[in-house]
Amino acid sequence: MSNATNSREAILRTALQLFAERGYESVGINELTSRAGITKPTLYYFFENKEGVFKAILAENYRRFNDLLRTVSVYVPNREFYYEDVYPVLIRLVETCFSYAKENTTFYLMVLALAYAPPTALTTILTRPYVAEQFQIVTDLFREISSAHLNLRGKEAECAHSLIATINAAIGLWYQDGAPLDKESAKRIVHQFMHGIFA
Amino acid sequence: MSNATNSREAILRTALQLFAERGYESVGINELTSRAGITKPTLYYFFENKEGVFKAILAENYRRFNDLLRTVSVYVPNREFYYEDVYPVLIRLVETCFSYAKENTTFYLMVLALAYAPPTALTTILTRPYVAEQFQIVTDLFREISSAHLNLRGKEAECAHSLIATINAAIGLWYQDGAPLDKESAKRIVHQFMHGIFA
DNA sequence: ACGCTTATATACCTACCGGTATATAATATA
DNA sequence: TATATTATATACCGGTAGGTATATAAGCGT
Repeated sequence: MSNATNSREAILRTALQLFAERGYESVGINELTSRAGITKPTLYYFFENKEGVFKAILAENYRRFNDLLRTVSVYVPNREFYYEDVYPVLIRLVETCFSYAKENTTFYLMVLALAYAPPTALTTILTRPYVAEQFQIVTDLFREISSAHLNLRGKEAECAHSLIATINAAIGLWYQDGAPLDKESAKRIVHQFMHGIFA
Repeated sequence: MSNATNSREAILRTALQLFAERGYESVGINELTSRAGITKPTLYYFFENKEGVFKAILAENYRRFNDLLRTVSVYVPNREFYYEDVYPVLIRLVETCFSYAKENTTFYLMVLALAYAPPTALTTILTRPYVAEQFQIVTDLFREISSAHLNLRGKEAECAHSLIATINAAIGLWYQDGAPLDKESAKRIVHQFMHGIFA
């Protein structure tokens, strides 16, 4: 009984790495356990099965991510400025995603893959609640915004989907060709987004 | 010997459907053949193996798509208008992608998944050349454009990546929440893209 | 020191996976 | 009508996938 949580975390870390690199289905339990430096029964001691490992990865990572998004998605209206009061929240939101992606590269690589994954794949189904939660957070934000900017009424969901898609596209470009993911680019994205929405 | 090409095409059609719905790895040869209404040896008569079926799907569909993109990616400079001469090509390009996605829903669903798929997954590696070709087509277009619009010099690849990502994001939104995919939205996307590039 | 719980290993099982050896039915060709 | 070619089916194989029965080692409370 060398070390309990170490094994569990070695499994999660290794599984995340492999799943993100090659996809859930391509990774076998045997490879997973041997790469994590443990044996199969150890994995089945901590998790119900392969699917359970995946679920745990989603739960732990998405929970942190979505909590973070919730805390930054607070809109403070300011009637003295036209729609300029919308910028701070959105920029903060985008930046939060950016820095989360940078700090959790492997997980976010998987997030991107899952965002466009086949609709009835097991992984997609398991991910759906977390994506829905995230969508909910951003939609709620736009609902707050639309109560001050009436021209957005009824477009909240559309805005949310579109903004999330734009953010993920930017992060995808960062992965693939090292496009910058800083405050500058966050501002540009929001600026462009606002231009598309309010114009 | 009922019908030769029918079997081959039944395999390709069924495989595309299943791969797009649940992903390459989740679909077994047994399911594929039985769903296509044939038996295994018939599949192995027409294709080398499962990977061969996937390759054939990519080859046939991407060839048509990329050929189409090549034919519409022709920039005709017009010095009398500032950057307005860029709009026609880009709008045509976006519209072409849109209508291709609509007419080949299943294939494009797979395209989206593959665009963000795990980097070292087999399917990703097999898809890479076609994606690269597509990127090349659009980059070449921006190279033509940049010879008239010097402020784009050196940004051709960036523009290509960004435009493709934007197009795919729009098509993804169409799949997920039925966002429109018409001439109107193509214009808006290009307008927004240009705003981001030239601003 | 003794047993209880926690954690890990060896060895194994079953089911299914991708793939094939072999036979044969249908058509085209001579 | 005989023969080659094209296309399809039955039955099977080796390997590996996910998963487990069983044993045991380490720490902990008493």
